[in-house]
Amino acid sequence: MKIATYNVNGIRGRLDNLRDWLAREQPDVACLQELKAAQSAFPAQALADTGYEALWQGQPSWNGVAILSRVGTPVEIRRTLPGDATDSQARYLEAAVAGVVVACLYLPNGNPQPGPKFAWKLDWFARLQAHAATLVDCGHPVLLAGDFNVVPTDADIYDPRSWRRDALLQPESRAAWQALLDQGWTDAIRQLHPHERIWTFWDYFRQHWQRDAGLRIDHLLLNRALAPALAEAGVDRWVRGEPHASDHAPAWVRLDLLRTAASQGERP
DNA sequence: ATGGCATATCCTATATGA
Repeated sequence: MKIATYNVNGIRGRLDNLRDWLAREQPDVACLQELKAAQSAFPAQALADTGYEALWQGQPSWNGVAILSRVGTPVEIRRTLPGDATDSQARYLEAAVAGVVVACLYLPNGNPQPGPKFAWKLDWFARLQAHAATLVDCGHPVLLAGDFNVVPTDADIYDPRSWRRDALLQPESRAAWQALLDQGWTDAIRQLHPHERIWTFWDYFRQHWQRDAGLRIDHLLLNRALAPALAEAGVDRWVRGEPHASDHAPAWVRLDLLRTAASQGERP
């Protein structure tokens, strides 16, 4: 089973790009971020026509997350990240799909920093840690996938110099990321490609795509039950090179679900 | 310190992103 995460940066204006990618790569499950569309403006019918059922949490103008599936209806578990009843931003969606708990998340960017937006980012990250702690050893296979807005290390960016003061590289952001991993989550792409330079985002400025000057900020984390199933991981870079592309490319994992801890445990 | 570009909407101006 192939599960992907893709920050589409506006699902209505990106619908053709999205459908081209789905048709060519055929992910079984796709987590989308930055829909930038109200709940009622989500193109559910167009996606159904391409073979995908969808669950989505929209919001006018900004944010917005969705889980698409061509392997059965995603069963909603929650559509908010717990811990702050005043949080009305559409950044988290969790569902059960084909026996896997899939959490689709869009972590706040945090710029400019320091400032209230950076504080909000760290607060959101702390809430994610608290919730993830309940999932890492829950006994079910769980995948956290999305735009984490964190460059984990200097090996995850083409050149950190001009980004040193950016929220994505701050020690606090990286410490929060590392604390999450330390709960027992596996960073799928880094696990299988420990030394490669791999990017998932190239900004629209200064010909960064043409120069392959990118960042790795879209991640897929596997809990302890799911980690044994990890077979392959990568980035569909070609998507970023298409006309009218999002500034992100899809990142994905291929899972052998016969190798989850739960499956192993079921055997005599 | 700013801006480069792209998305959105109360759209020829502004907020947001990373």
